[in-house]
Amino acid sequence: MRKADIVTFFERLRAQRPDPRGELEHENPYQLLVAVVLSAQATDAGVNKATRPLFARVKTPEQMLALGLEGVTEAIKTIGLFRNKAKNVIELSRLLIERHGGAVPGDREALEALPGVGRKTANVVLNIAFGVPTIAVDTHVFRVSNRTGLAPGKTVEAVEARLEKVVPAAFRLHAHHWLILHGRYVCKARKPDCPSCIVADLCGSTEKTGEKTGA
DNA sequence: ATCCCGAGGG
DNA sequence: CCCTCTGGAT
Repeated sequence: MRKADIVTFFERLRAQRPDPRGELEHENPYQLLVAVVLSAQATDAGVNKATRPLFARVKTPEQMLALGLEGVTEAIKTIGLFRNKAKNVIELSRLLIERHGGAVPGDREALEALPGVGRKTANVVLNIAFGVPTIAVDTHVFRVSNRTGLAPGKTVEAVEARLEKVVPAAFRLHAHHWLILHGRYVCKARKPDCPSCIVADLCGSTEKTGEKTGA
């Protein structure tokens, strides 16, 4: 995608959502971290359904440890990969207390040293909780970046590096949310809603007999 | 490359 | 039924 089109692309998404936010419910950075860990290969709606009652009681790592592995497992049983995630949440909580006084660290190295936290999760926490202009590449961002031609790449690492290059600084802080929300509601994996897409004229898959119409 | 793994949509 | 969902660890 050309530079001028990239600017137009984000200007339109910004006009549509001036202050985009993630949809994972949380009251503090710790709950955010847990919610993002739980969101791996799961929908936000599904995560929220489980964390709503959980977070009503648990707001700190100490309270999570008090609940215990059994309690956490039971609480998140409706989310995919729940056994691994429950273990990670308990161990991650223990490490936050041991290494960071119970607080969520604001640097990538410390975040990625926690179980269940990889580059994508660290980028989301850094962006939302600490205002760092990271662009986390999840399934939506990866798909939208490739399909539109905004930042093509075969791996999430390649796409993230490409986004860092092509996304103007003015859009970087919110680029992640604009892309993910666009991907979730319009540029969907199965049946992209191109007729209602406000950047369809800039999209690489629209003009070339792409995956839009299939024609 | 493979495993983990439930809910929702089509 | 199959695919997708804000991936990470082995």
